[in-house]
Amino acid sequence: MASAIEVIAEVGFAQASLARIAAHADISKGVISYHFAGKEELMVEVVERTYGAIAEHVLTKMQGLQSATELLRTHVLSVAEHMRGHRTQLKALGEIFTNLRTADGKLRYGIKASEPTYLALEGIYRLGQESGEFRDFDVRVMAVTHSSAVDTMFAYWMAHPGHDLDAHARELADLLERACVT
Amino acid sequence: MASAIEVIAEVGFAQASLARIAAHADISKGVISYHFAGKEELMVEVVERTYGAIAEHVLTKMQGLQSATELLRTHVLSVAEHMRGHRTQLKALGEIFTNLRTADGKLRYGIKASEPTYLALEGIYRLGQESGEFRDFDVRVMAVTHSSAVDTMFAYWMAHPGHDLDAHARELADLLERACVT
DNA sequence: CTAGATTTTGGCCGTGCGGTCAGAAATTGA
DNA sequence: TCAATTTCTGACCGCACGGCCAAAATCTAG
Repeated sequence: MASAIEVIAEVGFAQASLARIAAHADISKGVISYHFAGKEELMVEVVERTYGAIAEHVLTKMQGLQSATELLRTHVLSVAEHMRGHRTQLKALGEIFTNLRTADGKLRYGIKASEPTYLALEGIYRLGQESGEFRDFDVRVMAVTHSSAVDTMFAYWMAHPGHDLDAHARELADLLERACVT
Repeated sequence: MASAIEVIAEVGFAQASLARIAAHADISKGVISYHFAGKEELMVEVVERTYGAIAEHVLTKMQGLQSATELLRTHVLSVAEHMRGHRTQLKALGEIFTNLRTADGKLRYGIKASEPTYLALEGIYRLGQESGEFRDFDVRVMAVTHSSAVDTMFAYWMAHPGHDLDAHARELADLLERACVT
């Protein structure tokens, strides 16, 4: 499966054929079909494993925090921290999230698959509004914006390796916080 | 070419074969090869025409404005306005921007192709800092965040047709402004 | 009206895709 | 040691891809 991640990250989802993945792993294509019901299942496995790792990392970092401001800042910074150590996996995750389609042509993930992330982020922003830390605003718009800003921070850093990911994360945390405060 | 836009918007870039595009236009595949040097050139034509239309619309709306705050708000609102009237074209544009690759497998566009947009947005934010309207912050991070927030506003609206695009745009303009003010 | 130019058709090509599976190789447990 | 089981190989399959091109159809200018 590590080969699937590396090939997808390197050549993109569309060019990540079973032949290329198998060649990269130095195995036969038939091994993939033997272990997975199909290419889609392989991809789903990659997503679940990779996504689970991010979620675990971020949740661990946010454990025990009570302030909405701290939670929001920790979310951005801890995702960036995880990104730095897992660039190949996250690249592959993004490719699959954006492109994987089911047999009937529909997107398997796509933006609707971000709903759990949106709900979690809304929870943080709503907590801030309830505690008085934050002003009144549309938490859905803020959650959608927050999520996309984090994704693009990664994409930008991937395209510009010299870019300071942590500085970007701090700056992003600042602007998200300032957008909310009373 | 309208057929290319509609097919790409409907089934996604990867499934938008020349056969499907031709069938949608009720023409033969050979016509495409006759008029365009290849599939890539057809896609580039779609991008240039569609992107040019957005740029023209937004620039027209921003003409004569002097306040950085007005410029930033007008950018967000006028892009949303254009989106409402060109959802199919913008869907196709996004698909091509994200997925089109050259013969040697490299992304034709990708995030580096957003550099002109980033530079333009940086100009607005820098103007605000120079005039005293805005505080001191990393204009590149703000530009990258602004651009991705606008793109995701569209993607979210495409996935949730009941979502109020204009309300989202106003809310986004608010949070971008608040993130910047002194 | 017609020759020449332009546009279109649709079958064909080589290539690559995901998936299959008979048989080989490796592993396991008694 | 060996039968049974598991894992792997790699050739093969039908399908779809982008692109090509000879021939047909349409258009244009004189």
